[in-house]
Amino acid sequence: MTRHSTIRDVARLAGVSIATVSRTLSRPNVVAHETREAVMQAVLATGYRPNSLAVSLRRLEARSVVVLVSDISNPFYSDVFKGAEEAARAHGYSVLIGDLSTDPDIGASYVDMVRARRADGIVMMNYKLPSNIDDGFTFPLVYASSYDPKGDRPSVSIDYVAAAKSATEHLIALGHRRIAHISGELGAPSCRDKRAGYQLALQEAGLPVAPELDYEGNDTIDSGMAGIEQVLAAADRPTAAFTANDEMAIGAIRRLAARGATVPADFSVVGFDDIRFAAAYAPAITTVQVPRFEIGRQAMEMIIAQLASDALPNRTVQLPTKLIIRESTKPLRAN
Amino acid sequence: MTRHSTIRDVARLAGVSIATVSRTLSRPNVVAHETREAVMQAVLATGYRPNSLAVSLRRLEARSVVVLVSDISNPFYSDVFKGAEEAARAHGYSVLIGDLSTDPDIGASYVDMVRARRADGIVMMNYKLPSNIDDGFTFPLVYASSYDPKGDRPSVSIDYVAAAKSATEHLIALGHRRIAHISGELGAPSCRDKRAGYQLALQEAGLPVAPELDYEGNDTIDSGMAGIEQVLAAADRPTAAFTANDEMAIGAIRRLAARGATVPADFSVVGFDDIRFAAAYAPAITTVQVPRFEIGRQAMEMIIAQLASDALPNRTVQLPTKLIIRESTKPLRAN
DNA sequence: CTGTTAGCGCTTTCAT
DNA sequence: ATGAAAGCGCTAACAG
Repeated sequence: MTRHSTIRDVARLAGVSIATVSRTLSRPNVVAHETREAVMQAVLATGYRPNSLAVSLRRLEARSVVVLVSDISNPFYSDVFKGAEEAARAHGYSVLIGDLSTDPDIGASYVDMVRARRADGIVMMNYKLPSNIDDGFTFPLVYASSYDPKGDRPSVSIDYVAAAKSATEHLIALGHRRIAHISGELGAPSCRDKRAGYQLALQEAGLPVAPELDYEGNDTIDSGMAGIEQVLAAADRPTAAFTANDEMAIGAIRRLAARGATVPADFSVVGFDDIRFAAAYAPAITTVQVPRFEIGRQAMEMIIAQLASDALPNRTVQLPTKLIIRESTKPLRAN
Repeated sequence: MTRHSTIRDVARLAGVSIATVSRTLSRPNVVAHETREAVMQAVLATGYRPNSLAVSLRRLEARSVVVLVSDISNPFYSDVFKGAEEAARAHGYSVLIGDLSTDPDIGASYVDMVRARRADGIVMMNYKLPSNIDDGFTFPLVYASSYDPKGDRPSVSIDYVAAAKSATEHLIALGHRRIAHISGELGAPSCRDKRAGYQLALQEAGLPVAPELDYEGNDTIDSGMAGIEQVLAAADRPTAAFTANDEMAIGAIRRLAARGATVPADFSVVGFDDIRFAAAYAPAITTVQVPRFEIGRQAMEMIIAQLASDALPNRTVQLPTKLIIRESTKPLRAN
């Protein structure tokens, strides 16, 4: 394709040394006015762009960060990602994205990219660290939306326990007594937290925690369907369910309808995340709104700050959430 | 963070020259067995990884490609993206993603990245090229899902006209005569094509093409709502609508319900894309299935082939689609 | 089969 | 204020 011009071409054209060209571009005020003009003109004439690979090599920093996401097709993660990308661009960083949905251990190849200095750090939107992360090599990593159960790594997320608890309390306040829970993969700290919040609400209300009303799904519509099927098989049927994300809520409602039960008339459901399909579903889904974009933005800000200062910001920030009551929940009818 | 070892460290440890280390790693069979062993051992001992920035600088290729997507939160694009990412990784390329949803001219800064040799080319999932793409600088670019109306650029997409036509014909076969169309942004060739296919089906069936039944949306749930509102205001009301994507179909159905009309009993709707929420919606949406992942995969394969051979594959490939009939369409009741 | 050498394109002392 | 020179870490001739 088109031949690129290098700093040497510019220098030659402007009649100065390459050092002067470099200076003019990075610290214009240290070169003489007249020289600057000449260089700028040459830059324009040649269409010169500093080769960013060369700059990075010289400076020993890639100025890019990897974002590892469990499934970019999940509207929750894609919004977190957008926040991360925006923050990166604002700081002149580019983002390399790794989608873990086809094979979770793709993460390992992205860790290799930071080993190979192609990226400076990782923003982790999945709970499980890549398998090769701990053979004695450390680098900046911050969690976004997920977090480190050992608390060793910086993270930005939400208070999952509290959010799940309030979602469940909403159902309890509506008069429901037999409330099921369909969780995401319990390997994830966030999912364990949501489950804990659900159980806590039950306990505080003096309600029993029934194992047969607790199903481990995996955040997909399908697992929402399977989950509702399972909890409905309990001898003493539930009248409501708290699902750990909106997609599972959709699956649950859908399957309920297939079985002839209408939401919310016959059964109440509350979801989690408030993805944009939640409000548009029929019925519109009561759910927990989480500041996805902001989570991504702050996580990226955090890692870039760390990269710049070389100081480890061992911080854990939790952003606020909000229960959004819509149509999928209603008072338990006295029957 | 951790000091990285360089090729020099390995060479020293193995007692060979850096050239030998390099050779051992790239063409193991040209070095003596014994030397290879020694080098490999040193590599292991030091945890050496070739600095990929240095390699790229030397080879004058970034081995990464930019993917420009209009909105990564759109399930359609996120799946196309996944296909692209998988193909890239399979060839040892990394992908830099640029999301255009917040500001369409972010594309320009990504074009700058290929100018700055940080990326080798662009896979374009948006119809509108970045504004700075034509100041006399050319580079490999292939469209995915969108395409170049002038036919100048390689692309992989589908036959939008035919697909939209068959969707509309399905409605006609069901007895509908007043069929509305809610399109995406008509600046996009694909949206103009879908509209053309819709009109073609009407014409071939001897049906009038009514401007008042034609609404230009923008692929969002909201614009589906606005669109249905608009076409329903026509004097002679439509009984069905073909929307250019599933999100608009969801918006339309949702708004219809709010107005007391049930889909499909009172009104039929067919969408486009077959995103995973289409099947799970209530009612499940009749739509056109498009091979999203495959589109992304092939587009990426195409650009990588071009990068490797330096030959321009001025090809345009169209992948097959399929009408999926679900619950949102039914025969017009004789009334 | 292996080592020496010359860069890839850039930034940054160190002189001047 | 500017230039010369020394690399950043690597690959690829070219010798030997």
